[in-house]
Amino acid sequence: MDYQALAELLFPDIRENVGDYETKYPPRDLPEGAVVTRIAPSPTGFVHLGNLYNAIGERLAHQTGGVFFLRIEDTDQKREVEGAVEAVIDAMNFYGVHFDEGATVDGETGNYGPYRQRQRKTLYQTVAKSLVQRGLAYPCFCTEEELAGMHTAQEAAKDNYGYYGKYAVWRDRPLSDIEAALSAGKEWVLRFRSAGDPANTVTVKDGIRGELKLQENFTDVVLLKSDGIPTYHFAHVCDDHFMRTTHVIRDESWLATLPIHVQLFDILGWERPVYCHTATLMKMDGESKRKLSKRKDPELGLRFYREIGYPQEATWLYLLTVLNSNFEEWHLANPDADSREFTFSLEKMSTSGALFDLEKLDNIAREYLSRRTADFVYEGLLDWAGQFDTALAGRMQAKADFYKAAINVGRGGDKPRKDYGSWSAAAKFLAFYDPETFTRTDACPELISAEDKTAILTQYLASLNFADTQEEWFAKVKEMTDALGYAVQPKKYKKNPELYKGSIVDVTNLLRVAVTGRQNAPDLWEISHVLGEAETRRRLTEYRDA
RNA sequence: GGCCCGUUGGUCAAGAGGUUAAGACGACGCCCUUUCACGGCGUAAUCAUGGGUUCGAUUCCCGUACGGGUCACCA
Repeated sequence: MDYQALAELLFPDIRENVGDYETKYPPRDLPEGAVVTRIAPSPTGFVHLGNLYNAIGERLAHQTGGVFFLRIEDTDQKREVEGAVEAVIDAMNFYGVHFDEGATVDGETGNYGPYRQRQRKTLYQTVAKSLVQRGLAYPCFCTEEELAGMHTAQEAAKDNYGYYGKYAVWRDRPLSDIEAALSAGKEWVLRFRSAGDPANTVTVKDGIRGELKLQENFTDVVLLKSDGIPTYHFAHVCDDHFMRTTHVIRDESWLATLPIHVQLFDILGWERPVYCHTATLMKMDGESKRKLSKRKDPELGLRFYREIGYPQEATWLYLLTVLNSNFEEWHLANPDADSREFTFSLEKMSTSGALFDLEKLDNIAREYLSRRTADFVYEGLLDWAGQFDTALAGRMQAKADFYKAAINVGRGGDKPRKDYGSWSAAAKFLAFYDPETFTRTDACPELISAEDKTAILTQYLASLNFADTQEEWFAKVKEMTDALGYAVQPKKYKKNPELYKGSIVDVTNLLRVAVTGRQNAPDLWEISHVLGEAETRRRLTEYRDA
């Protein structure tokens, strides 16, 4: 077979050679140990947790003086959605992930582009042509039906699936057959001529998992689809070679095709990158675990967290605790440090599928928000509300000081309150402060009779003095409690309930319900001061007279 | 079905031949307390399984089971 002739027949327009690209994309001049990595999403419009998960590469790159870039894998035109690139960039930007190079909304930056795969067609075809010239790739004219028939035949014969051996019908066809098919206008794909043997094992060192022993690839996989665009396998190998990627961080589902990739790297004489296969994110479905699914699980999408309003850093804190087993310990020791100060390491990454734990995320987020200043929380909430609750945003802007004061209740000190972990929860929690959104949700404590209710509120209103200190204020409450026949100490009431009508718990809960509309709320005196005397009195009176 | 990866309490997990098998979330209990939170103290709960190797295996090897992934001109 004249491979040279075949190559010209297949790629008459390709004039470049692989060496041209080697000089065009020289090895990067970076410090020893620098990590060059990327995220390479396909523009389907759905930005998910896995994208953010793999964006951990950004830390690795920047920790080592390396490069982090964005490549768009748009080889599947059918699945492409408009605006998807913007969505990815926007989401990454939101989470503070910045790219040194790669695709941008309206173009790209960097010297190793183009960073959109469809624009790299000539490069792929040049490499493909070189493979044909070496007898390592050949055209296959099989139709979809023929391939499907092959699959069923293999199923029946209990053979391995795939295009190989006797099933590889175009593998060794004479040039004349190919010429005939070509001139008949038949569509073709370019297949790799694999020299692999299923009995062989390849060893690959995984950055996360250590040494992997895998079955060698023995199938003639498709390199170029009939439209001349490469498959993932071929594009990945060409791109990560010429973009001089040192670390390929991706989901473990790629483990199955890893043998193809290393085989291609080896045969092309290119140095293999360090593969890092991350564990799949799982969730509990009834009794069993399963992979988080795009269709069934909204929590897979990044938008979910943005809508609920988990602060970016809190989301990272959670992700980092899942990703790096020693992060949690570090964070406990350095509660106020930015998570970026943590040195991330591949070796500490989990290898088993991690269950996604929303409860823990929420806990981490509460802890995080409880340690922020009122100003920070105000700004974060306002920012979120601007997008998801414009009415709230309007009120917050009109009454900034009021909202900041409300947010500040229970903040500071060694035991800050952890009332909410997300902006949506904060919005809900804070609603009772603002007269415009104030509603009563809890009822008067059961032990308080109607006449006592009136008596307590009347006396409380009479004694109320906003100049009082917290101690003075509470002393008055106690005095009133005692005078009305309620136990000042809850313990005494518990011991001898028959001696009292109730305890101070009931009295203060009544006051709480009157002022906040609920039995559970932060410190009543602080709240009263946020509300101001007029509003506090108005609510007390309203409740008494209701 | 083939191939591959994985398996420590309910969840996330530390552990690297000899440990009372960390810690966190959750649960429960107690304490603190004007409610709810917070905080403090404590309790329950784990090495999938069978064989090896070894004086000794959670740790190393093999098998089994279970879970997951993957077998496209999708990535």
